[in-house]
Amino acid sequence: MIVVLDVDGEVPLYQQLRDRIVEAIADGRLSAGDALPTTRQLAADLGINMHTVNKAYDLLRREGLIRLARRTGAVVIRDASTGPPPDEVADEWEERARTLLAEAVAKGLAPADVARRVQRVLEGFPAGSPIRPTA
Amino acid sequence: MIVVLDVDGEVPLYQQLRDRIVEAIADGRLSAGDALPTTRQLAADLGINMHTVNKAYDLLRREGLIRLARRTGAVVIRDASTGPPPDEVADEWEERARTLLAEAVAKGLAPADVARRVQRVLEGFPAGSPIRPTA
DNA sequence: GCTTTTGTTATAGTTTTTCTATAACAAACA
DNA sequence: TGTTTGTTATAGAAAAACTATAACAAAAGC
Repeated sequence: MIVVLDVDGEVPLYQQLRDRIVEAIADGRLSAGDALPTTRQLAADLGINMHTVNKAYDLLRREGLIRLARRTGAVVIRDASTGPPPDEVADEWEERARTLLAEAVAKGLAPADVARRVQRVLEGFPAGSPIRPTA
Repeated sequence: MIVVLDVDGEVPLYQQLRDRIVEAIADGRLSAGDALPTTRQLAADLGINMHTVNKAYDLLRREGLIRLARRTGAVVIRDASTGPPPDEVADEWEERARTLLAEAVAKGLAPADVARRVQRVLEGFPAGSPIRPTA
């Protein structure tokens, strides 16, 4: 998996890394059971510090997306096929989504256009097709 | 307009304030031409520093949502009825939306459920109803 | 004109966050 | 046994966040 970080961007490096991995899980490039590079390996590949990678992994762990094994490295434990999250998680997500959707509407994007764009992005995620092995 | 800020939250105060104002514009509580409190007044009301309010206003100004008049205070210049933004703005928004949508899918929310939730939020914005005065 | 209000800008200080650098330890594997 | 890895600790530098004061010019009301 190739990850590109914007060192000069406003978004913290660990947040960017977390976002890229989340996107990789969403679009199927990473599935439950897949292993991620070790923190030292990924840090070396990206040219950043080990603790920055560690912080990104820790975020993903607290979100319930990965598990940090001793020697195996990080392992994906939850993906689009793992089943729905608790209502609490979904509701908290919706609250954050509300702010982003409000921005689009406030800037003049018609709600129908917003919905169209959202739909198009969602169709890019393989979870949209119901044909998936249960394993 | 009543604004509540979470002082102990992880989101910066100026960002929270900016978000609440964007939401107020999106759901019609603020319209083009409406005046916002002066920075000093709002800072006093919220019990925060003037510069923190100033930073929020500056964000909104750079987003093209408000205008900062000398004595009139801040004025809303763009809302849901002002017309669509440039494609560039819409595309940049979609890129950020992609990350948030990926998170929902990665955590197991079915794309159909995500679309449903988005639809429901959008319907809460009055721009959804096409019957609006052109003024 | 004069006064007051307001946005703007500047300086400065504290706290928190971000990122890096080193190091040590225990668990896990070959 | 020896090596790798996650984990934890400490420490430092840089940037961000927030506050506090102050001064200035533009704009409005008097």
